[in-house]
Order: sequence, then C-alpha cells, then structure tokens
Amino acid sequence: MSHQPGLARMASLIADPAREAMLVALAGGRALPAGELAAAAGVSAQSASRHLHKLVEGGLLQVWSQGRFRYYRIADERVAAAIEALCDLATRPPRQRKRPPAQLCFARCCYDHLAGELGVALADGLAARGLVRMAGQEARFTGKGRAWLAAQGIPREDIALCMDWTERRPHLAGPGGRAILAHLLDRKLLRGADKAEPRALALTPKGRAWFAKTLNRK
Amino acid sequence: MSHQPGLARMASLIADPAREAMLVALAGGRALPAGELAAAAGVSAQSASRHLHKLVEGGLLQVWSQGRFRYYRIADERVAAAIEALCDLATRPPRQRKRPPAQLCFARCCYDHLAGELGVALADGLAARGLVRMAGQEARFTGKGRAWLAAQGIPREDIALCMDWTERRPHLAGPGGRAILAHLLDRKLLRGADKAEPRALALTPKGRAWFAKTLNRK
DNA sequence: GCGATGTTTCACCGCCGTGTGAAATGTCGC
DNA sequence: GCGACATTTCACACGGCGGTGAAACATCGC
Repeated sequence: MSHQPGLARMASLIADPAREAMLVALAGGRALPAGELAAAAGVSAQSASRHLHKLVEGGLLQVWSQGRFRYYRIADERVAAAIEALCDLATRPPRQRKRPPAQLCFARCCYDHLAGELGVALADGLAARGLVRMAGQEARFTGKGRAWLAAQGIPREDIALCMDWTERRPHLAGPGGRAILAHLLDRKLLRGADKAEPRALALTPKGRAWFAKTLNRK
Repeated sequence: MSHQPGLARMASLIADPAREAMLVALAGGRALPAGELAAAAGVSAQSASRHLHKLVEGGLLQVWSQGRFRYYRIADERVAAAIEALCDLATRPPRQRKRPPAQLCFARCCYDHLAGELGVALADGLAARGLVRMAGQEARFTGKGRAWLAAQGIPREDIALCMDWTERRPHLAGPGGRAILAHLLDRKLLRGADKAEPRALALTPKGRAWFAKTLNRK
C-alpha cells in the first residue's frame, strides 16, 4: 500500500474555484500580477495572496518580483498538461455516454456466443487448462477438452475464435461457442442483466461458483 | 470571465486521500468491489461507499452491480490520463529545478543583447510599428526605424535575429542588438536582477515606462 | 521625505466535507 | 424462510479551509 500522498495534495491545490480561475487565467503561458489574478478569480487581494502562496509552495506556479508587482506564471509544461487533462475531464459530458455500459464490457452475447471480459476469461481459462488449443484465428478442443465437454453435458461442436470488441482479445465462437453459451443459460449460470440492454449478461450465484471452479482450478 | 467550474469540481473529487488511494488502486484498469477499495484506502465501508458514490456521480468511475458486490472501475482513458498527469506532477520535485528561473525567462543577456520575453516583445513591437522589418533570418531598420534610433540616441548598427531559447521566437541581435542593450543599461532602464544569476535582467521603473511607450504606441 | 498603490500577514468566523456509529437494503448459502 | 455478508443510508460532531477586516510591508511618483 505505497501511498502517493502528493496526488491528492496536487489535486487539492486545483480544487478551489478561485485557484481554478487563476490557473485558467495563466494557462496561456503569460505572467500576471497578483492584482489581476485576484480580479480574474473574483476574490479580494488578501485571499488571492494566500491562494497564490499555496500554488507557489505546491510548485504549480512560479513567482517573479518586479518592483511592487509580483508576477505569477505556470511553473512548467507538466502543470499545464495536468490542468489541460482535468479540463478535458470537466468538459467531457458529451462523450461520457459514448462508452459502452460496463455491463456490456463484462459479459454479453456476440451474435450467439459469450463475449466481453467473461468470454475472454473463459477462453483463456480453458486454454490454460489444456482443454482448448488456440493458434492464430483457429481453435479446437483437445482430448481433455472433449472429456470436459462430455462431463459438463455440452454437445461437442467445432469452435472458432472471435476478436473481442472491448477486450481486443479472442473469445470462443462458432458452433462450439454457441453450444457453451446455450449450456450456461440453460443451467441458469448466466442470465440477462438488463431489460433495456438485451445483449448484456450477468452471472448468477451458481454461475459465479461454476466460473470460479472452471477458471481457477489448475 | 467564463468560468469553468468543472475543473475545480473534478480536482476536488481527486483531492481526498481516500479517493486518491481508490483511484490509484483502480489505475491498472481492473474493476474492484467496494470492500476491497475500502481496505485499499484504509477507511470504513460507510466512508468508502460515500466516496465511491461521489466518484461515480462525478463521472470518474463506473459501477457495475454483480450480486451483492458492486464493482467499480475507472470510467475511461481520459480519467486515467488525468490521474497520470497529476501523478506526474506529484512526483516531480527532482525535475522541478531543471527549468530556468523565471527571471531568465523574462529578460536576460544573450551573449550581448536582450533576450527572453522582453527581448521578443521588443522585436515584435518595433516590427509592428514599422521600425524594423524582419524576413526569415534577416532583419534591418526601416527609414522610420533609423529616425527612431536617432531620437533615442542609439547608434545605428546592423541588426540580426537570434532564435530565443525560452520563447522560440526571434529577438534582435548582432551589433544593433548589442547597441540597444547597451543603451537600455546605460540609461538605467534595465538593471541586473539577481547577483547569483548575472545574465538575468530586470526592468527599472523608468524602464517600464519606456517599454510601455515604445511597445504600446501604435 | 510624503502619500498612493500593490501585496502580504494576522486573527477571527462560518461553512463545507469527512469520519463514525447505528440501522436499513439487497443478496447469497442453506 | 433465516442468518451471514456486502453495501448503502442517515444523523451527528469534529476539523480544516477559505473569506473578511485591520494592519504591516514594499515600492513608485513627486
């Protein structure tokens, strides 16, 4: 548990509306005196002074005294990059929903077989146990695999590989993949996760136990 | 003054030690249940629940219910990028001093002429007033420029351009640049800014007035 | 020198956010 | 169904942080 206390500390420096306004005002790279920054942030000179002191102490700003003026500026490009990244986050709502719901990432139907994290994990687990052999775009059950199918009561069919949309790794498809998904649904190891999203699948309690046994056992 | 209140809001979401620990624990991309995140952050389950709720509401995390467990994960790559940028900031101290002091950025001697922001501003200002014509790596005084030199009492010399180290833009160099700097120092419009840094220059009060007049007037 | 201006320091107050304990909700194993 | 477990909700008290006013400090123009 090696903490990185600095992360929260840096964030807390930006987490104030007045300091945010100052940093945004300085984002162009120009140096501005304390008074202008106070006006930009809409706070009194005293408040601004303390805010600026904190930002300098935290290494976000550099200060440069010139006569009775004190010019503040962004310390370096990394500070600007962090501010930009947070700005990107803050103005993100439109894209926020573009990402597929987490349910679809975890487990879903891909045409007629199991995809998502669970589908990839199943393919990996069966391969790790030597039940399936994967080579390039091809896959087939080994002898052990055929015995396992029989023990599970899953009809033996040819399997293929399908590149996963969210995981970018292959999962089991083809007639064999269809048979496995049918088996999982039939034995109520999987169920529909959401009425509004018919492709999303969720594990049942029995299903979790089955996957734990199937994937974890050496 | 178009605020971007979201920036401070996003930062405040990260600005808590417990939430920082949670985000760091999730930074690998894996999804973890609330209990594990509570343990990772070293807080009680109630506190963790509220922290996680805030992170989800703020769009930093996505939650996915599976039975009595609730799995949380980083919402998307942009969140990860922002966290990484802040982490970069937090672990930056060694490099912090690598950047040239602000004094050197503002005004300094470059061999024998004026460089830094002030040098670039002077070159731009003279060009904008039609006193200097810049073309590629070449520069020369115009007729108006020669009159201005005479009025200032600066001897007329050929000028060259020098690419600025910090500004990445050209400033005036060569014999003319040297004469200008000598004039500015001689009339006490500029002075040494720091004993420890002989190249750093600072404006005197008179110098500020002179630059304001020289640069701002149409 | 003097007043004016830009900036900082100090002490005080109010508020928001967090931790905590008790209790409610939803889900699993039996 | 019942107890166990993971998680959430609620109400409350504490602490820290920011805003404000008064005053000190530094510098410029004259």
